[in-house]
Amino acid sequence: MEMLRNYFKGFGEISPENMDYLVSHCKIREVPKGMELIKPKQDVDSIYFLEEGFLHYYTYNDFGERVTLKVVEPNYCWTILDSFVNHVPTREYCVALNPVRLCELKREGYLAIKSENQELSNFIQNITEQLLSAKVIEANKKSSMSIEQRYLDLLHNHPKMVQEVPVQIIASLIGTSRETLHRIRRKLAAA
Amino acid sequence: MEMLRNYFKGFGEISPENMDYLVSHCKIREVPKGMELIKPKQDVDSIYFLEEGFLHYYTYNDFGERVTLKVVEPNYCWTILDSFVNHVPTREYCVALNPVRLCELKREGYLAIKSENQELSNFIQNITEQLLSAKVIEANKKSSMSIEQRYLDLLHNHPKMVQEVPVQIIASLIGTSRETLHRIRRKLAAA
DNA sequence: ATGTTAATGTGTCAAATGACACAGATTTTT
DNA sequence: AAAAATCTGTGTCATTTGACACATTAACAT
Repeated sequence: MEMLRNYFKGFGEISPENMDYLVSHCKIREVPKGMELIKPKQDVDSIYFLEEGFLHYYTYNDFGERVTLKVVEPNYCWTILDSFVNHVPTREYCVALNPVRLCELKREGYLAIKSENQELSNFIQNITEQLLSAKVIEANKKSSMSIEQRYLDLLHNHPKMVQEVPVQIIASLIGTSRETLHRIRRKLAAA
Repeated sequence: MEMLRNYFKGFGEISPENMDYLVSHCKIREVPKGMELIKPKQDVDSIYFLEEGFLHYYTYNDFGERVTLKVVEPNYCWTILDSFVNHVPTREYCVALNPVRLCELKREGYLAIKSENQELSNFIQNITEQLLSAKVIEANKKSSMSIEQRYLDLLHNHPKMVQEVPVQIIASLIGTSRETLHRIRRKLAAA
């Protein structure tokens, strides 16, 4: 759980006791390749922190095409927040692309942490604020970049993801077809 | 400020005293058409709640094209969170598309509210969580919809915005050129 | 190991899109 | 009221993209 502790430390100061309390509610879990961690109609009642492997988070659009919403990578905290917070069933999928090791924080644990004491409550608030800010930045970035730029960005900031995740999933993630991504790669290789 | 009170009520129960405390930190402000509420290099130190008019939030991409990141509409709470939370200068613009009336909450007010008492602190945490959830849903929705679907969605859920905001801005908002948006409108009109 | 399924590379072609160009309408400024 | 600037509608054309088809390779299951 060292990775998780470091992740938390990135959000600010916190006492050793509170850090221990935080981590004590998280449980390591292994997810074999191909397993559906989440599927439609399910009520998501955990937050996940990835330590190893990649998760494919996707849905189907009105045309029946599979759309990748996110590829979750190590050192990233993720859940289907709408389902988690509002107790509603999800309509999306999350599948392990390879053997995954993650830390799971159940809703009860999350609520316990929030109400344990002031420092922890503030800490959680701080994390939520930072995640919101990061999400907005990510969305804005996506809006203002071309497909090719998004690919170069992935290549630069998430090289391991580009290596290990199937091309079609990367293509969908950046908003194009696998053929177009292939043309981009061919062009870049030529240069 | 009735509109703001109702907006807050949508996020859950809160005592009348705390509601008054919340609202007491917000100040009505008028922004004339064309005025830059925010420009690059500025440190954003307020959260805005729109009561009337539309704000154009945009940036320029690497190709020098103006990209609309959001059109802020009445009954919506907005700021450049990264700048607000992390005290960093922004590189984006926000301009009033017509005469705007908004409520402004300064950073000091926001911090005072968060630390005033437990109910208010929880209330703010709740709002942040909901906004994060909504932002993720919005981004996912955008990912899985075609340009035409995004336009129909705007037309259905924000008809006033489509009427009052220049076509080129709407086009940029849904991720296309004004010509393509025009083709879509022509096609829809024919049907 | 071997058949089966899934993923990838690549070509062709039709459709969609963006880049320009320009006229008419609307809004703003002087 | 006139002039200037901005926005809108529309056509042409080159480019990009997606849809399809199919051969090749890799991964998986029996």
